[in-house]
Amino acid sequence: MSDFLNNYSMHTHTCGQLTAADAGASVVLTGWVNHRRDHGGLIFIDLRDRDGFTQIVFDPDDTGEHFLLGETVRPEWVIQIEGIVRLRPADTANRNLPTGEIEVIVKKAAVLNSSKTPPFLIEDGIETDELTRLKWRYLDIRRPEVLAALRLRATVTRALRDALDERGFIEIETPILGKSTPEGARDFIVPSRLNAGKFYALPQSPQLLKQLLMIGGVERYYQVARCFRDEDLRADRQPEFTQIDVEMSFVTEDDVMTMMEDVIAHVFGKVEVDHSFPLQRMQYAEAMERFGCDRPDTRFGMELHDLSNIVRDSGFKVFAGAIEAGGVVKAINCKGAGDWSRGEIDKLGVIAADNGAKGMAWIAFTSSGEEKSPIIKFFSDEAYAVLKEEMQAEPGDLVLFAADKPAVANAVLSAVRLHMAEALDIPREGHRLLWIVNFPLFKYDEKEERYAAEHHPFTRVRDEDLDRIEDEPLSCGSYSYDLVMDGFEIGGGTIRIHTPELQERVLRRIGHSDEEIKEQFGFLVQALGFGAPPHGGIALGLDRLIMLLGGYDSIRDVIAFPKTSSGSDPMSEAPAPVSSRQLKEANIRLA
RNA sequence: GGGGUGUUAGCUCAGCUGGUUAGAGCGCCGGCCUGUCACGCCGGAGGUCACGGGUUCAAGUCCCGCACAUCCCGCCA
Repeated sequence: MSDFLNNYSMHTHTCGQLTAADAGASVVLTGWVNHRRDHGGLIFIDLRDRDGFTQIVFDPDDTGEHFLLGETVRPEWVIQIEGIVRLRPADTANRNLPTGEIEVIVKKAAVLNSSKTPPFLIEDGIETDELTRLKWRYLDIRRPEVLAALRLRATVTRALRDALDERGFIEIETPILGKSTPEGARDFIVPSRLNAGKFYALPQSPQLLKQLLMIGGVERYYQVARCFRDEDLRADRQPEFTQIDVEMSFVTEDDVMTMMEDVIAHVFGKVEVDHSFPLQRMQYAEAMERFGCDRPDTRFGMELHDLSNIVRDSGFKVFAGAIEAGGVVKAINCKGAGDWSRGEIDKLGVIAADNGAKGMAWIAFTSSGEEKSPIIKFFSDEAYAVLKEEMQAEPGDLVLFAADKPAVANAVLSAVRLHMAEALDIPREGHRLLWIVNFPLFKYDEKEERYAAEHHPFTRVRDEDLDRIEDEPLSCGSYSYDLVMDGFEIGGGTIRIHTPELQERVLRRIGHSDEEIKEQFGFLVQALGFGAPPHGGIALGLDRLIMLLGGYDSIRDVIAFPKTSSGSDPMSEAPAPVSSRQLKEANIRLA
């Protein structure tokens, strides 16, 4: 049958193309048999390709000897048909289908390939377990909604490239085989056959290399960079993921944020998402105070209130004790939960426990005007009145308290806030982006009993805090900015250190000896000494961005071949053992 | 590393306080059907109840372990 086809395509049209205007045309279509409706004397098939569906009709009067093929084919068989486009009879048009006004009456048909019965239906809206879908991912991808996710990804990536190209950025590839560094996440390592006992590391990000590109005078760089981190997985974390990695020279943090907003605006235009620019910029400290986390979902309120001063002198020992120990008492007002049962409220304690707290106090203001709580009795009338005023509590509200170290209280209420927004079905339509700026430069790692970089150790300290690096590290701010969208961190960046002296000071402050600095970061420190320009940049988490734009629950939905939570691929069964010969060549002996 | 939830037919699930031959819908196979589009009607096949132990006269059901999946904490500069 292929004899009537040209060299470039086995069809004249796609399955999403034909309209009433094509009526009467002779066409050739290829695709997969989607649904087949056999009426005995008349067979309808929805033919599917990447572009859509077209109904083709096998009619013994018109189709002749090829009618037999219509009876033979089954779902997912690959066929090619030649036929005539015609308007469907009156009242049989399918308005749910772009091609629903027409059908193709089959004149000739050929089977290009048969198919086994697929393990799940190839159609949108299935509820098949993800493991099964991943095991047969190539069948899953045939489903229009899965392909649509990959298409969205391509559109967004294209738009990002276009926007950055237009602004003079140069796309440069950096190596996948690199050097392991002591800071940050666990590295994936690759043995070097040519260098027995030595290992490459896969990049967690091209951080140092893009800084070296700035020192190399590139000034504006970007890369669609695959990054690797050997850490435990989450719905929004995969062992390999993609960042839009950007770096610029001769810029302030304001320059980077403004440039990035232009780029994002361009992307949103391409995917028809509304958002106002410029974006809100919120201090890190304010985000922690009001939302308890550094990536707040600002599409709804339910903000945290610090009640420490109000409840400090109450008779409630849990509150007073927490404050005495240097902690805080904070609360959120969950409007609409005031009539929750005690059992329902108690279940929220699990969230508190998950985040390191011992429990969660509450006051329920029922819609009938009652005020139920195990703790009201501890407050003076005056303090209680002030508390109600601060929380603006009214009938129908549920006020939840966390009394603990600031970090724990924030973590608990931040998690509860998101949980309650979900449970109370609080509207969170659309998208909301904002910058969180001025992160602390350092944090204290209690487990390792040392200071560590909050962002990464190449972040520049704010000029006004330069003198406090050694003595008061926790009070040092940084030139840093995270891009937050709907409660997810979709990007983060900093202005970098561009002098060797400051870089050494910071590395020493987080506990590296001069020897380690020379060994691990020597090439960077040396390079900074050769006229490194002031520079900074940002990395966008492409997977998360697309997940949010497409409304998906997991980045697995926007990755063609994702890994399961144990880091394995159910289809190829990677990772897998290798032969003893491969091990020997790589100079690896298993324990 | 820790916690929650789940695992029964190809898929999605039901299966009660343990009790005869483990069910349903969809899919699949066969038959009928000339205007369907989740076509319809009739019939049929299809099960190591994830896996390994234990309790019991008797285990899909109870207990212990384990594997896998998923969500969360830790971790992820």
